[in-house]
Amino acid sequence: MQKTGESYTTARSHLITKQQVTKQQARTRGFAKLAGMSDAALKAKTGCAWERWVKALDRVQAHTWPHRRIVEHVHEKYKVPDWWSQTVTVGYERIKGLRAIGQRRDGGFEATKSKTFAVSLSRLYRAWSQARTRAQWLPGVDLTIRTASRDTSMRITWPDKTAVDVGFAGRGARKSQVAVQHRKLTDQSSALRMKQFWDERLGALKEVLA
DNA sequence: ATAGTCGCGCCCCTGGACCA
DNA sequence: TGGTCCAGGGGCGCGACTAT
Repeated sequence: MQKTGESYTTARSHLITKQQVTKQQARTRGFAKLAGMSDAALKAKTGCAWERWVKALDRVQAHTWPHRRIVEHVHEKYKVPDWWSQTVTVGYERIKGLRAIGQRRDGGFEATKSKTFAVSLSRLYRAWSQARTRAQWLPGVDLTIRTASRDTSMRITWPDKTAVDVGFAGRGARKSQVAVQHRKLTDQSSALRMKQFWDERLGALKEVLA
């Protein structure tokens, strides 16, 4: 420590303050991590960071309320815009352990994965829609395509009766992106497993398209 | 910057309940 | 029996952030 001329007591008090701040920051960072949304972004859009939201919602025992009611409360009492009311509510539910990442309001889980490929949108779409091409990167899966909208989306029933929603989007003339949402999964571990599965399969698709 | 992640809102469809 | 209403669930796509 540099000699600054300040008294030991003053220096010590700074140290304590610093420790307290650090401790608080750590907790706040914990909240942000749990909620999946940074304090900075939240504060900029809602006026408060997680610490204050948790306090405010705990005060009215919002953790005993259904999701919808919390959203309405945040929206009406604090005049927070719709989307942000959802973000605050979902984050609060996660912080309170009422909901895990990937878990939906209905209790089911979902796994999401997306990837961008250096091919045209129609070529990417065909790699999914044509069974023969699909078998090259997604072999041995006896799936059912429920609905398909060319170059836009595809709804699939997986062999185990879970649901896979696929969205296609162009990213400029030579690039395209696919976004996979695997829904109706029963628990977090199967959600993690399918996330890993899709990561591998989309990797294989990239090889096929290369 | 760009890619990837996450989860909700809206709207439509379907099936069951109720009524004429 | 046929028509209508209603609730619940699924289809679809978007908005906004985080990660790289």
